[in-house]
Amino acid sequence: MTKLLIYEDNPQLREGLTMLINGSDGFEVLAAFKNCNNVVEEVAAWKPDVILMDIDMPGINGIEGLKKIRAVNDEVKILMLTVFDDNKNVFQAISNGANGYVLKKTPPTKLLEYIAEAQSGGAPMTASIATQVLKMFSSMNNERGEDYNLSEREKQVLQFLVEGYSYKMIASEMFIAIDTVRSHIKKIYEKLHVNSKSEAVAKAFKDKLV
Amino acid sequence: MTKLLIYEDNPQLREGLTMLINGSDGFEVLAAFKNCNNVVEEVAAWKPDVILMDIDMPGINGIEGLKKIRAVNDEVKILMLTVFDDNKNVFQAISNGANGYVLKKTPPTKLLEYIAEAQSGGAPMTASIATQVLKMFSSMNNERGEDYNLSEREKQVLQFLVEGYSYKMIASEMFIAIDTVRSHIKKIYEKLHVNSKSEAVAKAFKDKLV
DNA sequence: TTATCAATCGCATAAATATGTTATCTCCAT
DNA sequence: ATGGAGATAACATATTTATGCGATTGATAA
Repeated sequence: MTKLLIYEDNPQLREGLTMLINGSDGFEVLAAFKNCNNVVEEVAAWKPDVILMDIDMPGINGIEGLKKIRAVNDEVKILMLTVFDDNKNVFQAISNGANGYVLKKTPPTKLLEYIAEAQSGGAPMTASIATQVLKMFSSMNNERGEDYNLSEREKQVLQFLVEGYSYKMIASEMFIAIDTVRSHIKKIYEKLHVNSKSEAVAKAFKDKLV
Repeated sequence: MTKLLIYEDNPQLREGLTMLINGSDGFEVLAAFKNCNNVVEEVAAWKPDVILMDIDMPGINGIEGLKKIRAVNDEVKILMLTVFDDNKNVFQAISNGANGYVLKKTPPTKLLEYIAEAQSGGAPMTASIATQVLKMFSSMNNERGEDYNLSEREKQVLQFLVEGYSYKMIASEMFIAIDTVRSHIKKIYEKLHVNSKSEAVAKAFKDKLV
């Protein structure tokens, strides 16, 4: 039996969800609340398996509620409910440990499926939400325009610089003379258009060379 | 009518998928191939709506195939098929523009659902894959674990270090003596547990202090 | 074949950095 | 008022870095 708590300010939807879920085998709504004012205590008291959390609530919104719960409980599965597949909220929800993110217009049978998936450790998402996530993912990862034509050896040296090694240590690690390390580093500086170790390190991070 | 191409090296699975899909209303398999050797030409010739692409193929694997297609075609929807929810492959697939990522053990009816979702612009994912994605996402975004108790002034100095300023330049920018800059930097090193400028810069990036 | 380039090394020197110690001054909390 | 913390500053010294001007080797491309 999957036990749920519901947080949803709209009375109609709250009642509707409760009835839908209670009317389905294997699911039970322990309680349904219209705000997150006492969310921590309520979760502690009822010990639900899954929480349905509306994002757009007055007062403490769903994201805040999510954070409050996650601050004290990493176990309970939290499914975010929302009207819009809003980019910012999706991102916020995900990075704060939501287990799934579904649109309110999701058909009832789908919703039950999603709840079951969430409970069993999955991360159910409406397809449109998943698209958002993938887009964010690939957009935050595309930079790589220049690789500055660093040679293999130069890349290795740069890697060591980033790890905080001194010339001496690099020479020892790479089995070459310290003067060779100097040569490599000078070349690296030329290619990266910098003139100090820390600038090179910063550039390596910024341009994701490492 | 949703038109598909299938890339799958296993003959059984290839035939099975073809029959399953061709036996379903609204879907049609245009062709099924056992490798990606001519993927670009094939896609151009058949103009499918959706491509089912196995990841684990000998020769040109699914990720490579995906890249080849995306290099010339951003329109066609590509669903990756795989046996494992392997972290690395998921990431690769996503950042190279896959539209969905489903496990081969997905039941037939689900698979057809996923294909339909992909075609209509969704991003279908098996729940376990979605979990992977969320984990990667939130791990790459952990806001501010420690701030190392850096004072305001120290944060400013660190910022300048990250920007590649020398002690002299920092002193000039902050209207303080170079020895004061030294003092600040020494304190910063203590707090960050490092002992060189470039290590401090690297740590600043890693821990998102800047 | 010649030319280029990556990788290797040496020497020299100036500049920058790292480290230690000490000492005001101000603000803030006990 | 007393102590602590942060910001400021000076002085000394050892180490590291940055840079210039070389050189040899081997692989590879024009």
